[in-house]
Amino acid sequence: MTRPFANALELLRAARLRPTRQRLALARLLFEKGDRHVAAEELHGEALAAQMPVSLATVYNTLHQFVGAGLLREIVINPGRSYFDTNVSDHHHFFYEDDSQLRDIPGDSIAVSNVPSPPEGGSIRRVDVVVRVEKAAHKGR
Amino acid sequence: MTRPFANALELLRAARLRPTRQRLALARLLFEKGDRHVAAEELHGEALAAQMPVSLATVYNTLHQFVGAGLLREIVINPGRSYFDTNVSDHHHFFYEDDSQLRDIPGDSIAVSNVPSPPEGGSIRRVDVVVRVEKAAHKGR
DNA sequence: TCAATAGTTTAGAATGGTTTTAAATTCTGA
DNA sequence: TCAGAATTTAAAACCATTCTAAACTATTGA
Ligand SMILES: [Mn+2]
Ligand SMILES: [Mn+2]
Ligand SMILES: [Zn+2]
Ligand SMILES: [Zn+2]
Repeated sequence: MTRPFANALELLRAARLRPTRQRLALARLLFEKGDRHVAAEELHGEALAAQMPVSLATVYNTLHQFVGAGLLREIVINPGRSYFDTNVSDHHHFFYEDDSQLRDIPGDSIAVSNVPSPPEGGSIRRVDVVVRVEKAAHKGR
Repeated sequence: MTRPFANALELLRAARLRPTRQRLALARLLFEKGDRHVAAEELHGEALAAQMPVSLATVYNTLHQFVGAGLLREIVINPGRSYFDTNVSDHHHFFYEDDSQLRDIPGDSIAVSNVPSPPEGGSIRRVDVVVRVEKAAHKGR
């Protein structure tokens, strides 16, 4: 009934990553405030602001290690910047083009049907749906 | 009954772009061999190979102009590289992770249902479905 | 036909998120 | 406590893409 990884230390143990000061700090920032879609430089900024100095290289290393461990999911929508999603359950996204924000679409509200099976010898690893949203229909001219 | 833009010149006229040597060459490479998903540097390579020298800057300019004119669609799947799709009809994609190739999924075979309407004042511009395919299920251990 | 003008192309430099490097530091188990 | 392995880091490298500004070209109306 409790959240899967109540504390950062337990989470790192499960991922078989040494609980260093830096990884603990990043894990807390990532997982202690609900679902997030965060870019590397954004997280780096948060760490510095929280008086937890971490190099940008370590932020990238850690994010990729977390993805490898299944703790994060990497999402690419625009060229030149990746988002890291703390929600690794099956779900899809709204993408707000005006401010480049991602928002979850609950997994059970949306459904993709009749996906053809991929040609010969391929297997489906994942289906990603991105609903691109623009701020508002333009009124008048 | 003929294809929408039988020749490159007509296509550029419809897009209100001057029919320069470079744009004609790129339009031919893009549209005279069926549906394609091509990256900028790839197209640049093809132009050089076909003895139609064009600078890389012009390739980028032209691709973006074609997107603006609705002749191409830009697709972002992996960080660091955009694909340009000559199929601008409503359709979705297989993405083969092993060789980073895109393949069309015919538009009517797949369906996305129950897309919630976006919160307050947003309108849906497009829904993109990407089915990520890995080469094969691993046999044995 | 021929400027004048607006649009286009280009080489090269700049950009910027990400990755790499290699040296210093820290963690772990014995 | 110590050696070996893993980690962190500043700085440089990477690389697709964008920008710059100067040269070139297409268009048009005299
Ligand atoms: Mn990555
Ligand atoms: Mn673009
Ligand atoms: Zn999400
Ligand atoms: Zn396509």
